[in-house]
Amino acid sequence: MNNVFALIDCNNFYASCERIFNPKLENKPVVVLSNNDGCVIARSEEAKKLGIKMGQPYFEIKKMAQAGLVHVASSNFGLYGDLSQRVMTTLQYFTDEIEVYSIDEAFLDLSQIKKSDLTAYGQEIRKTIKQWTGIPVSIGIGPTKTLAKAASKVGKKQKQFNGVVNFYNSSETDQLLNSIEVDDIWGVGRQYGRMLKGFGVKTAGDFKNLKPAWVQKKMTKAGLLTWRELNGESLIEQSSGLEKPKSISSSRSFRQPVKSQKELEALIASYTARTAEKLRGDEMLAGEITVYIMTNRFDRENFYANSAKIKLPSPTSYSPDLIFWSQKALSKIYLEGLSYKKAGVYLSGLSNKNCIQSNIFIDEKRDNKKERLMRCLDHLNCRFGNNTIRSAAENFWGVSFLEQHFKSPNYTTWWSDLPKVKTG
DNA sequence: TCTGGGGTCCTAGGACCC
DNA sequence: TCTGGGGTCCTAGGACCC
Repeated sequence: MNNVFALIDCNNFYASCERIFNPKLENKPVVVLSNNDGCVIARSEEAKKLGIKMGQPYFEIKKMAQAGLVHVASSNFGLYGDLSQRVMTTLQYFTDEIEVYSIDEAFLDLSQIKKSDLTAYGQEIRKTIKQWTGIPVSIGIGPTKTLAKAASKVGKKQKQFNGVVNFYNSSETDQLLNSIEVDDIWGVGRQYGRMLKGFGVKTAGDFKNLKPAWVQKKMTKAGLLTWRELNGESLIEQSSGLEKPKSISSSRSFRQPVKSQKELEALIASYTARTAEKLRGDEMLAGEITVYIMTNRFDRENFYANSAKIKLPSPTSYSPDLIFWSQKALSKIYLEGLSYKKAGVYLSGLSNKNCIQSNIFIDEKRDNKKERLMRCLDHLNCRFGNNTIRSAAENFWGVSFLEQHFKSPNYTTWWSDLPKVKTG
């Protein structure tokens, strides 16, 4: 049977989210900033036309913002996550065969739809999502995921398609592939893009016509996979969504540099607590913990970055134990007198909670007690908001390290803005 | 002055063994 | 002590994704 994939891709997702509850922003340039209002992570079409780049630091566009030429929003991931769920729920109205690929993208398996109806079906999906959620989307349809992705790129750029491009058996496909820049292909990033352009391979069409042996040699296995997919061979299947993560991390850049070990310890403890919470949410245990710290990476001369990995004596998801080891790791790499700009915690060697080999040295009673304690903590933090209960080692200044000057209200989860319940 | 966060996979090369 | 080849395992780093 023939595969039919559709990629649903929300247009400029974060910027579109900001618009939904602030209609004055319609047709105006909008950008969304990263944590600490550091740099641009989303732009509306109008903002792109102003020449604002992805990843551009805020200070470079500050003048424009202050002159009212562009609306600036701090990131509000609570809002975006909630609107994402609404989009995904809407998709379920059309099919159960959904793979949520990222916060703003989903692959649908439409092999059950009659080939001649695909484009109309796509239009119906697009219209419904806009009506029900307010989010504009582009839809690409094709016999492989890579082609569906490419089709959605065309849909974003060429307005005559009204947001839905169908590569399935389309006679125009090759011509449209020639309109896609080579580094806009899914699987071809900056490095390979530069390399390919150096060889005169400028568009997706050029790439598709390369010799596979050459692609394999220059771009190894992954590059060849992309080439085969672009040539119509479906190799990347729908994923079930039941896969467990292989690693979990938490990190932050600081607006103000951090010098003291005490402060770093507190920050590392809170990142560790966050990773541990995610870990328990996935019903997993960690076998290794890595802590890393770094100074300002744009100051090349004085740049210091280091990390320390510790193999845990036995796999665990117990926050206090993980925090204990995180502090040990930090003490191995901390250097006095430096101004740190970023720190993070990385859990790896993950295993399923229920299929861990029992270890004769583990006291089972004590372990059950730890598990109950963590369940209780997770429950309270879920019920009353994050950080209601936390380890004394964690950063008790809370979010004071975060600067967000332009944050929109949590329109859809307003209760998360209510005052927190005081606990002792 | 001010530059995001969270992931996956692949490969080259070193360590070690026979 | 030196020489040589082949195999496996591990890890750091680099590519990619959103």
